[in-house]
Amino acid sequence: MSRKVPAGPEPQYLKVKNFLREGISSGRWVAGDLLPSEAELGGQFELSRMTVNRALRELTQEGLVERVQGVGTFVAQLHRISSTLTVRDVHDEIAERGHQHEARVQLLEKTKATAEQAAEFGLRAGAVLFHSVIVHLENGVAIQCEDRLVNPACAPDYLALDFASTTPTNYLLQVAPLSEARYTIESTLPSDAEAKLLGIARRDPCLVVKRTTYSHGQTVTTVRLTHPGSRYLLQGSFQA
Amino acid sequence: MSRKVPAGPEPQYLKVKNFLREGISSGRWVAGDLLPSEAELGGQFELSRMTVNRALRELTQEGLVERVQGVGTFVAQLHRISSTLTVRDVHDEIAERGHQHEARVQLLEKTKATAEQAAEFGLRAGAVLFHSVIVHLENGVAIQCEDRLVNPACAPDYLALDFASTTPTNYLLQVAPLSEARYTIESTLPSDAEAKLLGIARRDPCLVVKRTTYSHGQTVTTVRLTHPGSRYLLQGSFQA
DNA sequence: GAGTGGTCTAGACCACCTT
DNA sequence: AGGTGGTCTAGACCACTCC
Repeated sequence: MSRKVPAGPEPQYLKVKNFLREGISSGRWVAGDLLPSEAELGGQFELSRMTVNRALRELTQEGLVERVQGVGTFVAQLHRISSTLTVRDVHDEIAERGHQHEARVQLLEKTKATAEQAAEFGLRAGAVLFHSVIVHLENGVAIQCEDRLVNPACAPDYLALDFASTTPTNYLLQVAPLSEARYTIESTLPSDAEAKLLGIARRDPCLVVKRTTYSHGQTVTTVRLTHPGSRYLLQGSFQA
Repeated sequence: MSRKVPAGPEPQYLKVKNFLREGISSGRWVAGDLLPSEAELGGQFELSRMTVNRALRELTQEGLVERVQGVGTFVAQLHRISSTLTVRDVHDEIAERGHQHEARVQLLEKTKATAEQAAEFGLRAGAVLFHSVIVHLENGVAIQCEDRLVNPACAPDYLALDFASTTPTNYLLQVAPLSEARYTIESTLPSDAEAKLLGIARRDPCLVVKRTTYSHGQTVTTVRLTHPGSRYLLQGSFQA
C-alpha cells in the first residue's frame, strides 16, 4: 500500500470521482443503485480509505450520490437539475464580457419608510431610508434599472457616494459584510418610470430580480433589478 | 494532542468552519484579509492539520474563502451572491407544496427536424423527432406549458407513454442518464398557442426556461417551459 | 530556508444498519 | 457480529511563494 504517490497532474481522489462519475453518466449505475463501498474502492485503486472517502464526500455534495450510514452509497435520483446561479454585480458582469459599463444616477434621496418597508427593515414606520434609482448601460444600451432602499444605520454616507465609479452593490458589500441574502426572479411588466428609464414600451416584459440582503441580522438593503426581457437572460449549466 | 475526540453532536471541523464563518460575517475579517494558517488553527483548536484542512477546503468550495498555495487563505470577495438554483420536475415541485398536479397532453406527434433543430440534435435535417406539448396544472390552474422535442434514438417509445401518470422529465431521466444540461431563463411574451393553452392574454409576460439535456454526448431533449409571470417565480437564498 | 497549502497514509474509534 | 459510513490523528512528501 506504500505507493510513491506521484501526486502528478491528477490527484488520486479525482481518479475515484471520475471513475464513479463516468459509471453514472454512462448508465452503468442508475439512480438508486448501490455503489462499491469505501473499502472496495480503496482496494481497487490501492488507496487509503480517507482518500476514497474524500471522493465520495465530494460527490455527495455535488448531489450525484447519497450516502446512508451503516448501509452504503447510492446513485442519487437526478430529478433535480441544480446548478449555481450567480447573481452578480452588474459592473463585473459587463466588464467580464469586455464591454463598457455606465451608470446613470436618476435619483438619490432620503425617504420615509412605509409600514411595509419599515417591517422589512425592522424599523418603525416613517423612519428614514435612503433611496436610489440607477440605470446601468452596457455599451450605451440600458440593461438594468436598479431601484434600491438602504438602511442608513448600515451605510450612513450612502447619499454622498459617487455611483459613477462604484456600484451600490460593491459599496454595500464593503461596509456591511454579507451574511445572508434572499432573492426571487420573476417576469413582469415594467412600471411607467422603469419603461421610460430603460427606453422600452410599457408592455415589454422584463426579468425582475428582487433581493434583500442581511448583515449581523440587520436588513441592509432591498433592491429591485429590472431588465428588459429582450436584452437580458440568465443562464447556467449542470454537469454530472 | 491525543484528545479523546468525543465526536459528539458537532464534529470538530464544523467548529472551525463556524468560527471562521462567524468571523467573516461579523466583519472581524473582511474581504481580502489573510486568515490564520492551517497550522495556527490546528494549534488553537488542538486539531490535526487534516481536520482543519477539511474545514478550509469546504469553505473554499462554498465560496467564502480563497486559498493560494504557498501564500495563505484569504476572505473571498463576496461580489457574487451565488446559490443553488434548482430546476426541478414540475410534478415534484407541486407535490411538495401539497398541491394537486394534473398534466394535459395537448400534442404528441412525430415531426421532421428543421435545419436548426437537426443541428442541435446532431442529426441531419428532416430526421424524425418526437414532439410533445403538455400543460401542467396546479390545483386546476395552468402554471406551465411544456413544449418538448425528443431524440427518438434515446427514447424510442416516447409516443406511447401516458403522461398523465409520469412526466416526460421523469421518464427521460430514467431511460437516458443525465450527463449534462444547459438552460437559460428569460422573460418574454407567450406565443398565441401558449397564451391560449395557459389561459392568459397574449401580452402577459412569461418566465421562460429553455433547457437542453445530454446523455453520452448525445442530445436527448430540448424543452421550452413557459410560465405565466403572474403565477410563477423562482426563488433562492444565500447563506454566508 | 521557512512558511504555506495540496495530497496521502495506515491506522483508530464511533454510530448506525442489517443479520 | 460484521459491514457501512463519519470522523480524526500524527505523521509524511510535494509544490509553491516569499524573503
